[in-house]
Amino acid sequence: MKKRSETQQRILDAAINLFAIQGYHGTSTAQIAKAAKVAEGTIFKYYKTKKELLRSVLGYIIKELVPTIMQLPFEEILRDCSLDDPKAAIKQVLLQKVELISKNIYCVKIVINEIQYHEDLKEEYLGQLVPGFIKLMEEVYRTGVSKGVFRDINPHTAVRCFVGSFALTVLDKNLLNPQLEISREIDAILDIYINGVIEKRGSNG
Amino acid sequence: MKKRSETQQRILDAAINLFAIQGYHGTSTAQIAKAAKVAEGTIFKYYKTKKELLRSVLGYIIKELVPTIMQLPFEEILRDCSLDDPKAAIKQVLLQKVELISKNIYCVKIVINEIQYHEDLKEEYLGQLVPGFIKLMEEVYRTGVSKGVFRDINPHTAVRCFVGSFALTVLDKNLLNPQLEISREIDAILDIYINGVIEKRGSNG
Amino acid sequence: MKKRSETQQRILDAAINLFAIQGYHGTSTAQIAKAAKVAEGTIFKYYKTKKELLRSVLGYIIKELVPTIMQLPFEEILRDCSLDDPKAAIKQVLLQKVELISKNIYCVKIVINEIQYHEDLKEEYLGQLVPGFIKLMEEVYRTGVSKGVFRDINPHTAVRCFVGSFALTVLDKNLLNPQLEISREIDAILDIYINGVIEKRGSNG
Amino acid sequence: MKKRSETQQRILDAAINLFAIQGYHGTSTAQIAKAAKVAEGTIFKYYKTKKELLRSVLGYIIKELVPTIMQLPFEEILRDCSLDDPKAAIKQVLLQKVELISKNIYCVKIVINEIQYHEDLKEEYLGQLVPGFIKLMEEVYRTGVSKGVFRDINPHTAVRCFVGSFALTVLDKNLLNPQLEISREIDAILDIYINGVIEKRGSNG
DNA sequence: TATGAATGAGGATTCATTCAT
DNA sequence: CATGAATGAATCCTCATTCAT
Repeated sequence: MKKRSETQQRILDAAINLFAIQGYHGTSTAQIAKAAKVAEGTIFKYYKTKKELLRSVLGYIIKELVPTIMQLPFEEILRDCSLDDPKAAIKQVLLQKVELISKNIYCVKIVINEIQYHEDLKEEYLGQLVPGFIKLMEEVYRTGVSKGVFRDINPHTAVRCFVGSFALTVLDKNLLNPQLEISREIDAILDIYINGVIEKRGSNG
Repeated sequence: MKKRSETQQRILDAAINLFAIQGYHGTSTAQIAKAAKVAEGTIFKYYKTKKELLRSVLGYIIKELVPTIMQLPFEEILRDCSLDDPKAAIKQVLLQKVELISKNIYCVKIVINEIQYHEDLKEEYLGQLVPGFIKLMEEVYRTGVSKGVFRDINPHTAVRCFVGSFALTVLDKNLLNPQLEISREIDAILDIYINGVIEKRGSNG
Repeated sequence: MKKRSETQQRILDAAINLFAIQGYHGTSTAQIAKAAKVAEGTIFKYYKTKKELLRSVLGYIIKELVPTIMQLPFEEILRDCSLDDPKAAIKQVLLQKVELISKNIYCVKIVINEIQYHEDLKEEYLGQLVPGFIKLMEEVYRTGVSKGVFRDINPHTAVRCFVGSFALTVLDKNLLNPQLEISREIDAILDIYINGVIEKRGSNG
Repeated sequence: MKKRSETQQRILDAAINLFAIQGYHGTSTAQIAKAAKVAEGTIFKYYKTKKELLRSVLGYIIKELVPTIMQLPFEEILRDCSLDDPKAAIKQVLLQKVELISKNIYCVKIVINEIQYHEDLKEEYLGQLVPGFIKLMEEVYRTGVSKGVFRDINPHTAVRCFVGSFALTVLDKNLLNPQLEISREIDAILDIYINGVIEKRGSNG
């Protein structure tokens, strides 16, 4: 675990900011150097090529951020799923994730926008992570099913369904409607996800 | 209504393919020329600058494609919402949309990936379309509510929730799991959206 | 003497206007075509290359204009030089020349500006004309000397001296001070040229 | 007062030479790079565009050269104008100017040839200089008049008359007849300017 | 004869990368 | 270690010229 020098970190931060706003191809190394307050040559002392700088940015994000976002306290949820109302626990987790994503929205943008143009990086950095995350979520759902809490729906579909709702909510807040009150929104999408939108005469809460 | 010459259409098609795969900045005009089987100079006879070519690509997509995707037969849905089970009608609409999106997945990629780096194009091309689409969907939901079919949830949230599930499903099929049977998936996400995932003793649709 | 078609003449006129204002290198054949209201290809039916068009422009100017400017009625001046005061005759000639130059100031600009960058054209078109003109003028001066009217100064110097004063006067009027009253100016420069600027006690006015 | 690096100076010199010989539009940045023995990209490190290089060339010429040419020791002439024969002093000044112009004939060509195609540069660089120079010369003449040395002729005309003769003499030597002995020519044109060409019985200077 | 779509060589400009200091 | 001047390949774009109609 080689330490990043302060200079190196400045370069990385500058690259993240600029890649997020202008895209990788739309950002010149000169701009990065200026933003990082180093000479152009200095960048290439640490990163042999611009592409390797992107690689490092993605590696940095994916090694330090994605695990934090994805793996947090799922064990605890699994435990809490035994409760009649698992919503409170799940909400807590989601709120943490929203905060993490919002704080690192630039990193999220980079991963989403750049990884698709770089097959090599896609394999290198997302090869296991995404499938792993999906597996984990499916496992959570399966547990809920086996405990009689969730209906017996294809876990892949069920998970994707919720992740879609959640992801679009986060994007909505971060890109279009910053005034959204995320806590209330999470309550709502959990409610919809769990109970559905149909009006029923009688049961439910 | 000026007709596009065959040459111009070839250039447009080549640009769409390459922009989708490599991104705007990652694609050179030389590549486009080669793919379109024209001389590089020919591109600039029709499009003064590369940026204007992007503008035209987006204009082409958004004027010819997005309305088709977004406006289809919502009136019919509104009518059919009076039925106890509106699922069949909605499913039909969604299937059409999936097909349209799948056929034009390149165009969708371009809109999503490029428009964020070009503030001018964002305003020019998406200014009314997206808000208009959202308004329309919310209206559909509101109608469902007023007819006593849907629960009284904030329409913006309710719509976003479903659109998120649907969008991620389409991405899943188009980018990760092409073997997904979309008809079955739509049944499933509609079921979840309408009835929720919770296991209930007694009723269920 | 092949006749120029009306189309050809329009091209020539457009080229003269544009070359004068923007220079040869600063003018594109597309601009010329547009100004002449012909298709781009049409230009090349008449002139194999753009350079040949310049050649034709210069040829047109020099064959039709320069002789008119330079050769007019020098014989008459030679005759009139026998008069005690040759100023009236000379002034008449100069006024005609000023008018010719003013009317064709664009042509004059082209000759001055372009011929220096094209050694071949310089030889082709100015090879004999300018020396011939100088010879002629010197002859006029020499005649004046032999008749005892002019002082015995090197004719080359004497001629150049007057041509310089005259030329700068024409430029002054055409480029900087259009309000100059040319008739009065010619009187003045002839007076200076003939009598000098020095204040003398006694003779002359 | 930022110093020009040696590289920058080489670029400037190369540009001056080539612009003078081939004109601005007739010179490619590749040619300039080759002549300056730098890479083409280097030019654009110092000058953002080719046009800005021209601007710098003109600025360099006009700030460093034109004042030297125009302002030299007019005060002394004004003083010496009190002499009966101011010719010696004036001649000295003119000789200096001829030398300056001859040494920098390329710069003079550029100013004359390029400034007419660039309205912005015209205003920027010649706005005050030329009118200022003219004013100054007229003042000199006026002084001569008030001292009873020169005849009372419109100073603008009188000055332009001499400048025309002088300028054409310099052009003659530099462009057509390099063998001209400039000292003798200046004597001659001063003589003509002061005394006129007419043959008089009696006096003469 | 006249057109104007198409060409492609050449021009201006950018930018990742190198290297002497 | 850090710099920033210098590089030159690659890019966007222009324009004289050709040719099928």
